[in-house]
Amino acid sequence: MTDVNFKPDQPPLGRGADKSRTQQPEGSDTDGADTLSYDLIELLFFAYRDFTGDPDDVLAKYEFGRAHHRVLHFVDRNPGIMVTDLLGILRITKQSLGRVLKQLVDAGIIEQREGHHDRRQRLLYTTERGHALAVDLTSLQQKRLERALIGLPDGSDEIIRRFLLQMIDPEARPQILQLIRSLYDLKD
Amino acid sequence: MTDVNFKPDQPPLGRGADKSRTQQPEGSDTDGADTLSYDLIELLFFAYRDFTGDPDDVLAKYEFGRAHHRVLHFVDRNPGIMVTDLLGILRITKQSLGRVLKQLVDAGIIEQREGHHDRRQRLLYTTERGHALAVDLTSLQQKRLERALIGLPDGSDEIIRRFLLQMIDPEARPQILQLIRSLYDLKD
DNA sequence: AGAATTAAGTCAATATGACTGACGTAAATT
DNA sequence: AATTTACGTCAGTCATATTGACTTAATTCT
Repeated sequence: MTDVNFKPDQPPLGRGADKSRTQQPEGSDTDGADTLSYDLIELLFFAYRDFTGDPDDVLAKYEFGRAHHRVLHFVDRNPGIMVTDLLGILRITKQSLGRVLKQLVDAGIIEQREGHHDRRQRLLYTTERGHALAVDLTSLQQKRLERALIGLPDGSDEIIRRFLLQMIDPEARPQILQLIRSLYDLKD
Repeated sequence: MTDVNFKPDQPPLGRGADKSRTQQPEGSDTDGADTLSYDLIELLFFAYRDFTGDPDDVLAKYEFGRAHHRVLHFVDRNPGIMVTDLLGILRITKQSLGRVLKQLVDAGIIEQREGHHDRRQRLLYTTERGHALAVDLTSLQQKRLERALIGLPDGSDEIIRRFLLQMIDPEARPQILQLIRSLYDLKD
């Protein structure tokens, strides 16, 4: 255990930190709305890290990474999605998707079928195995979300949903609402 | 514009998707608590992506990436932090940090000073430039957070803060609460 | 005082996920 | 018939991360 990396029982941080210029980097106001969202930045960072950490462990067994997870997730949620649309969702390039997708197809996780009307299309579906894996990963994340909602007042999930939606670039929201489907009533 | 990548005004997704096995991947319950957190997964994905997107654009001008941002952020928030503690926060290896840190030091963004009591330590501080950059990036993210809180009922930020904290692995929470300082009252 | 531990840095090799830009092919649309 | 679209592919590059081993200096433990 020479190389330190994961230290759960670590002593408190910043013990020796001096206080020359600390705490209020953004101005001289006395702890107003700015400090408010300051810690949200960090909470979001840590929360998201742990949120993606759960699936990562499972994926490692398959020698897949986070990129595979994202593709698998959106294909499983949108069976028959076109490659082009998937690119639009993920905002990556064709080449990046290409490699990941090929690996998933080779591993029997995702299946490509020719479009019914348009034979250029390679519509994407999860196989049974792929679907099972997707469910696995999703339920890990769901469990974490459910745990996180425990003890919060009624209606908190609605607030959180609206918050997250409003975090998204306004131009992208319509697409995402459409993608998520079950959220139409959130449109304001 | 042959290669598609960033498509803000794109037509709706999943037009041609068929409905063979869709919507309810995780079981046969009639739209209960599972579907509830299902869309949270996706909202979190998109929200976090846009959240990190703002600083990315600024960092690109400096030829820095997200890794630099994370280091800069936590050094700025914890002046005089030790390398070891920073590794613990970021959960990356010494080697990964090393390169990024060196670039930041070379660019005059971060400064290393010898520990007062322990001369092995290289305590980390932002320079004036570095601090300015950190503030710049932070305020972008703050603005997004503030926009996201608009229109939500009173006390929503408290709910969101508690939600995010509970998303974090329980073992990691004490450290993070300590790190974030202004959140002690959130401890339940 | 000597041994063990800690803080930090470094070397080498490797993997993943992303990028740009150009090109090809088949099918559909105009 | 020409153009556009959907998809795939080649070649090269970059950023961020990894593992494992090793060194140096300083501190702490026995």
